[in-house]
Amino acid sequence: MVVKKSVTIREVAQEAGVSIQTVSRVINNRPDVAPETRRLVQTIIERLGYQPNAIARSLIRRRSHTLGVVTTELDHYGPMRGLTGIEQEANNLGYSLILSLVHRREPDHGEHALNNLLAQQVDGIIWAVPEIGNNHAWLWDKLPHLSVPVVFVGVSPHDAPSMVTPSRVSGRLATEHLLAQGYQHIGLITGPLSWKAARQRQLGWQDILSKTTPNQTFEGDWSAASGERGLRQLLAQYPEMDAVYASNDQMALGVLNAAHQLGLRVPEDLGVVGTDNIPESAFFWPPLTTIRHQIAQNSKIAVRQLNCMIENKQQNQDAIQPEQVHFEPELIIRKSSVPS
Amino acid sequence: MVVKKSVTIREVAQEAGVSIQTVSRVINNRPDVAPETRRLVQTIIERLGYQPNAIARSLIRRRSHTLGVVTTELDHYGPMRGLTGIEQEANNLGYSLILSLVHRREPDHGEHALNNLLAQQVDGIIWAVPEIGNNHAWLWDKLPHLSVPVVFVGVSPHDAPSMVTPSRVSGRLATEHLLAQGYQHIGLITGPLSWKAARQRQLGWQDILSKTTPNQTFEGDWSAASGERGLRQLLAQYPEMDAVYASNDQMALGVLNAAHQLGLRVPEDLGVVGTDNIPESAFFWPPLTTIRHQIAQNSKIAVRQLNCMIENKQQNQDAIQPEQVHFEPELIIRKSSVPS
DNA sequence: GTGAAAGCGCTAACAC
DNA sequence: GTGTTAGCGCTTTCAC
Repeated sequence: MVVKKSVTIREVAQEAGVSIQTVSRVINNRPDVAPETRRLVQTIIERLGYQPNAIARSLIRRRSHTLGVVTTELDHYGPMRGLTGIEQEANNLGYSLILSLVHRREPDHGEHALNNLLAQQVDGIIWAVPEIGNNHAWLWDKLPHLSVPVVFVGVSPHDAPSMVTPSRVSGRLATEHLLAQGYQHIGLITGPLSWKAARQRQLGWQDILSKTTPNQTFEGDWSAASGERGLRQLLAQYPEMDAVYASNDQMALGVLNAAHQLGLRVPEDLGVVGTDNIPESAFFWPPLTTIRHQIAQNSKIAVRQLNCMIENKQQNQDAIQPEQVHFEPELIIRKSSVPS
Repeated sequence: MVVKKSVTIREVAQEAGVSIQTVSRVINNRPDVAPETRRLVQTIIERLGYQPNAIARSLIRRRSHTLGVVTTELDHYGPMRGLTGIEQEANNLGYSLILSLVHRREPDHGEHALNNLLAQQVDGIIWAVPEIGNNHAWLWDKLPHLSVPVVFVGVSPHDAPSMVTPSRVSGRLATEHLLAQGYQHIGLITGPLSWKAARQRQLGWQDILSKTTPNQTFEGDWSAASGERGLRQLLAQYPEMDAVYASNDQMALGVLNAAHQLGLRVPEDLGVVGTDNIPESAFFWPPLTTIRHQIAQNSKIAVRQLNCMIENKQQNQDAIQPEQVHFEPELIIRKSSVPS
């Protein structure tokens, strides 16, 4: 394979017998070019397969038309849907996406990722890293000094725009629903309690139940395997339990699986509600009642918001007031929580 | 919010009372700087929060340390795992990732994506778009003229490096296994037959069964809903069927669901094998026998390969011979295909 | 309408 | 060791 040099504006100009600027005007669709000249230049561009170097452009224009996205493990449904939504909307608005996945294992990878994005001169950043332990403390300090706008998804910053579906409300919805269906002893399988979202769902569950005791709760790790363990342990420590609310659909699946193994009928002997509404959940056996969070939608709106902030900044207008948008979670009722 | 100007190397130099060059040497860890000077400069850098502009660097170095990734809908398990693997390895090797998702709806979005990545001066491209219909024809034409190396994942180009797990082998594995378990009439639920992977799995299934007829096949769309429809229709048109091989785990889930509705016992009345080994499949009821494709692993190797090609090209060495690496799919046996 | 000159932020090549 | 000069590929004044 021969190493190809890519064509530059200079070569096009030379070939066309015009100046570099004229070519520049053509590729930027400026009006002040004679029609013939324009056509000539376009032909040459076509022939040489010339493409303007976006990097050189960014350098001089101070605008890269690039957004940074920071999120986590895509095998969680939320981040995956979020990324999909972000990509779509970014693409619509003409942005490229630079992707950083920060993994829970590596502690200050987030800071790394941020610096990297800044170095790449992104025009803005979508931050969608789940709040775990104190993993955002550094960011709240740094945020006011950043040179580019940031919009958060599923994270509640102190003073920055964010799109959030409040998990606490989800917890309430699920629990209310189970009570309404006649279940009386509602166990909870949480995500890792270091995750803020997991704690919020727990709070929502507590909000509805007048009093709760520790033996009604099992701390899972989002995996189906932990859901399975969770049901077994909850049944042992809280025998009167007749329903379970799981903090995600995978764990709910583990519960269904364990229930089958134990010969418990769902929903007759045990009501089950999950969270996330992964597409598979409608086909579990029985189909799973769950909570939808519309994350792709949130994320699209986040990108639009970010775009506004970028445009405003470009025109040196006053910055937009940080806005925290809350989305309503939605209960999706299926068989697993409806005893005929 | 004040619009912040980002700090440039010039300001650092001025502040430190040295030349721009010296600062450049410091940030690039060049040896030929006096220790004190270095320390001084580093202090200033720290204080001003200076970060080198990666864009300016790329421009002059002709190296962006950026890879382009083109893939599809992340709600398919394969692309999602692939992207995860790519991100990890790219990160390891010090690359940023520019992500493009091409959706089936928009026909020549792929070409768009490619041009965009080239404009962004990526150092190389990982191409992981499923082959659907003739959607790659244009690319095979264009490929030899590209200025950057491309490695394919799950795609078989005519003459370029690629990492593939041959779907035909998967089809064989699944079918052989079902026969070995004593099933005799094996139906097939395919993905959309415009997808090459779907056709390959079908071919593998045909390889094992000496003769097959159209009524043994149902063309699904990868969704669980289509798996459900598939089982119902297959039972109608092929009543003696006692096992189903589904081209992905979601459709297999739909089959399990339909089987429950119809009062068919799995695996006693009906054997079921899926494909992909999504994490949930181990917790379906019954747990699903399936085929693992190790896509994250393939993708990492693809990135390493791409990195080699980039390094080689940088040093003007001869290009590496295009290598097509094949990975063995692996049968994961669970309850759904093992009648006691 | 078109071109010449300057410069975005940085590095490479060469002086000293 | 350090500074000077040139220039990556492009856009932006400002002449003509």
